[in-house]
Amino acid sequence: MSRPESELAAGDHIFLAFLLWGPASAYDIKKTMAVSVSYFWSAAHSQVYQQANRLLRGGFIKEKEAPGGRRKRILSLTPKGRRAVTGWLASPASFPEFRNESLAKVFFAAHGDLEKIRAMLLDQRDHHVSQLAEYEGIRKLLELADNPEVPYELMTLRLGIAVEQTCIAWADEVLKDLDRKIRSGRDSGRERRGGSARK
Amino acid sequence: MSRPESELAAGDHIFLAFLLWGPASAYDIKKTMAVSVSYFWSAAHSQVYQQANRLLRGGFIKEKEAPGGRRKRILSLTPKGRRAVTGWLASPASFPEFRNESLAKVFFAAHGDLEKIRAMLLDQRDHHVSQLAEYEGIRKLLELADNPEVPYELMTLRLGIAVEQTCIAWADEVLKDLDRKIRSGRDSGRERRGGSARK
DNA sequence: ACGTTCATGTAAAGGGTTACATGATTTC
DNA sequence: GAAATCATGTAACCCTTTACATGAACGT
Repeated sequence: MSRPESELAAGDHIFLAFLLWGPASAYDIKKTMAVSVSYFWSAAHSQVYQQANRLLRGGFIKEKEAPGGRRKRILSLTPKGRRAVTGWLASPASFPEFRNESLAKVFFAAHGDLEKIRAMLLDQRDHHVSQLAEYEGIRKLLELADNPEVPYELMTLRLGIAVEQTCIAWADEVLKDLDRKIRSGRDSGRERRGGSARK
Repeated sequence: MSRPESELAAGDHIFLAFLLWGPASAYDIKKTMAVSVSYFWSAAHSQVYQQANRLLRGGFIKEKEAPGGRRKRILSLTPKGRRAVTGWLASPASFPEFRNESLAKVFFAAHGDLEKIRAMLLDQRDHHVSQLAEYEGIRKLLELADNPEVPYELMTLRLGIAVEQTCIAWADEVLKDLDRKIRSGRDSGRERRGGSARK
């Protein structure tokens, strides 16, 4: 799980970090997140507004109404906010947690319908393929950009891509295994109930 | 994010699924989770008790006091609970989300102290190495067991292992890159501030 | 002009974590 | 028999998600 904790959650620090790039509205941040860090962080659109309020209350950011008909609050870092980001960047990180519901279903597959599990996995595989394509697209864009941060962004992207590839390869392997089991199960008549003793 | 939703969260379904193996106390489930699905699911110890209460209220499980001095509530599936697990196993899964704070720090590394980032990454690498060792240990145990579920458990474990390996390889690569940057930064005097225009 | 997307939020509910507590077993 | 750890919980807090809303800009 987590370990450090200054007083702000990781998501809030990331929110603040985006303001290192310059002032932006909550909506801007949400949009930027979606195309830049989606492979390792995400937030519901409603959340960025709540984060903005929280961080405003805490004095980490300040706001300024933007001119124009459209109501738009431009957020920027206060000195306190900037210190918070810097401190965060210099401290250890919590360890990643993997939450993977599909793995849980495979784990308990002996108690379920293998064909359904197979369908679910195929769905997951499709998702990983499209994620991979998206990340490759981001990579193309990044490689064209000229900016001192790009090398770091590419580094993180490399992991995103590698993980997707790992997941796809894994899914293919498991899919093959499942097919074999399904076929052999069909050959030998209806499947057996698998409720043997454990532990 | 998520998609299905029967009315129970994924974690609750997983809780129920463990009861497919037979009656157990909340504590048993927590312990079992730690040595079997920790690489794709985890829960604070306090949570399993809350889940137990929730599922009890919902009629998915029933409890029975165990004999003996120690108070111990043995939980087991009700027909409704069993239906819930079965339905869950037969439905699509939500897509995995990766939450990785350390990647965020690398992403914004241009605004931080590279040596600190490097230290953080080393820490993360260590963690992945020890996770990997743990999973290999679980694999050894599983390979000795004789149980129709083992093949499925091994399948999921394979992904856990592959992901850790991917993370370690990635960390090594990035560590090398960072070292190079740190060294070249030192050679050419103090580092430059990286605040160039973006977008 | 009208529908759609953009942009902006609020409210409620809930899962999950941290912190707090405590009796029973085991260990030395 | 004291200490450690096992086993079992409760309470509070809060991040996060879902659902609900709404006005402005834009395309056609």
